[in-house]
Amino acid sequence: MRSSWADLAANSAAENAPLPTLVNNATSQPPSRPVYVPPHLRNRGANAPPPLPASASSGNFNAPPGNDNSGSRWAPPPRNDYRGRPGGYGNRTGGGGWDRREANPFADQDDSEEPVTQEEQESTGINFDAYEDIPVETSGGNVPPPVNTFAEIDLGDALNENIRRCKYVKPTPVQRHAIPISLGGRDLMACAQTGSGKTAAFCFPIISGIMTGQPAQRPPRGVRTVCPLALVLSPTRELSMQIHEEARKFSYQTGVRVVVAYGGAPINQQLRELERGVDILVATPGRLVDLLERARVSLSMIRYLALDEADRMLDMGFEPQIRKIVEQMDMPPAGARQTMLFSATFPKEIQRLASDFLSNYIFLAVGRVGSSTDLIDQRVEYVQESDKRSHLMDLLHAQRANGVQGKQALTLVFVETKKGADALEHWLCLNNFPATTIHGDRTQQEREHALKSFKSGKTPILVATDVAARGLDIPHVAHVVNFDLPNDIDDYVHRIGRTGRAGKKGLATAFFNENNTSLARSLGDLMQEANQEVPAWLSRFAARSSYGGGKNRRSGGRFGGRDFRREGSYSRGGSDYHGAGNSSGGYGASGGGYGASGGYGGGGYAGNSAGPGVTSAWD
DNA sequence: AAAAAAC
Repeated sequence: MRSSWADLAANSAAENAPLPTLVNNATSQPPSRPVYVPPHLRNRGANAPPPLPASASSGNFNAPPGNDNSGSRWAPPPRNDYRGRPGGYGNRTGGGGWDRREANPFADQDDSEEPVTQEEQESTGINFDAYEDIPVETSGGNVPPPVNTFAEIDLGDALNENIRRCKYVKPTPVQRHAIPISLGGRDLMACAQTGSGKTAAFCFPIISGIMTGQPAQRPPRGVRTVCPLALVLSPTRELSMQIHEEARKFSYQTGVRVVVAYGGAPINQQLRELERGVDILVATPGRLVDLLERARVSLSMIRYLALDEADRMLDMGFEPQIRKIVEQMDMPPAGARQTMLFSATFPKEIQRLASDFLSNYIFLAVGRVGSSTDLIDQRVEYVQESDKRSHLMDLLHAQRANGVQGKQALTLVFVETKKGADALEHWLCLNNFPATTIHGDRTQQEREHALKSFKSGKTPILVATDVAARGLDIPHVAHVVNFDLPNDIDDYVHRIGRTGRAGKKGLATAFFNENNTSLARSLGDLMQEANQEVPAWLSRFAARSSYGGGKNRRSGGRFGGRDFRREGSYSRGGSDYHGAGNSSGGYGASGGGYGASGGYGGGGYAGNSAGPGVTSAWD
């Protein structure tokens, strides 16, 4: 295992450089086939399928294609098979019946039928080998066993075809564990690693459940109110867009419609999309509240609720909005819906808040803690405020010199404030470093343009606030610079997690000075557990500072890699994340899976000497 | 104290 990580690391320079998209000349059309009838339409004409739990784990997926002429084929079917009814609720059953004009989300990629080789898989996506032997901890009653292959999961032909198109050969650990739990109808609180297929882990069960579940009822309200069956919330607009794009791939030609709604963009277009029908709504909280208050969306039919970056969604800034959406509108209560919370970092106090939204849930922590940070070379340099710019320039010059094929690798520079972001971008451009910036004072159009320009390599330097810290999957980010360190170690973890993704190596450089004293201890501890070299001067800062780095989390830290319910009687005391309890799915560990020594610097997973004991780059 | 998230 270690060797595959190391090999990847050795090749990282080339891998992490911007790469031209390889396009084969293979046709993007599947070979001619007879009429393909998606599973959810196969029972049409017969009696309505028997009521299933919202998350039934199996359906009639293997029934032979029938001669259903309802119009669903490989090629997009003719439009307007439901349009007679405003709102699109015609004869719809379980995800079918929407306007099925559907752009091919795979249009820009090779979609040949050639089997995906291991090599190809690893060059295009996740390094699955790197995720083979990682620790898993589950707790909660009656945890469904994990699966090892997608075939075992029986997600249905259409979904399987999309999995193939995505070049996923086998499920990642988070998928192996989370999907059976979700298909089993259970609520879930999951810690999942960056780039390990987290979005798929909650999308597959939702899509499958919608396809096999009972047909939706007529909407209870006016015709302009749409009633999604699933809601996915995320903390930033760009992350919602990203989730939407992924979910569209997974649901292609399944009859399940995914719509995204976020602020900063004209609402009318989003309303039109909603009116064409929506099964899965991906949204940011503010825009969703707007839509709810306008009665354009009702949550009364919600069967699945997923919160991405759930700890962020429940922190001080977001919690009231989330409570309003989940508890004070018309969403079915916990237990009557299925709720899935995904995050990377899951502090105990946030777990406590989150449990309000859950019913008899399973806690799942997947990923060798630290498995990404040991792919990320973390460096801390002492830099006075006044020296930061010239120091950054030194880094960028060095990087340019080391660039592959004359192309500068992508560098993501985090700063603390929006003004600071603009100022630094301006200064970089003045000094002939092509930079752009993304932050909340820019228009949505500017934000999207900046991200696109960065991803394409046109402006290989992106100056960002924490708007870009979480969840965004930007391939080929070689270097994350914490020009200003965050005040919270969790934010640091998320920021550096923008590099070193999918088994690729990354570099993270932090500028540290007296202003960051409160972070010294948690940063030093984090780096130590990730097998990084901790400068002696940083240890001296740490020694003379008290615990800091965010919300008392480090006084037992572990980023919530542990179910808070294991803290005896849910109370504080003792070493926070090391309460009693047995790991039902533990990893090479006796008793609790995680290092048994108290305190943050303790020891990580028992029985895994190679693995540092701290989550890193968890999303 | 800052950032994010509706118009």
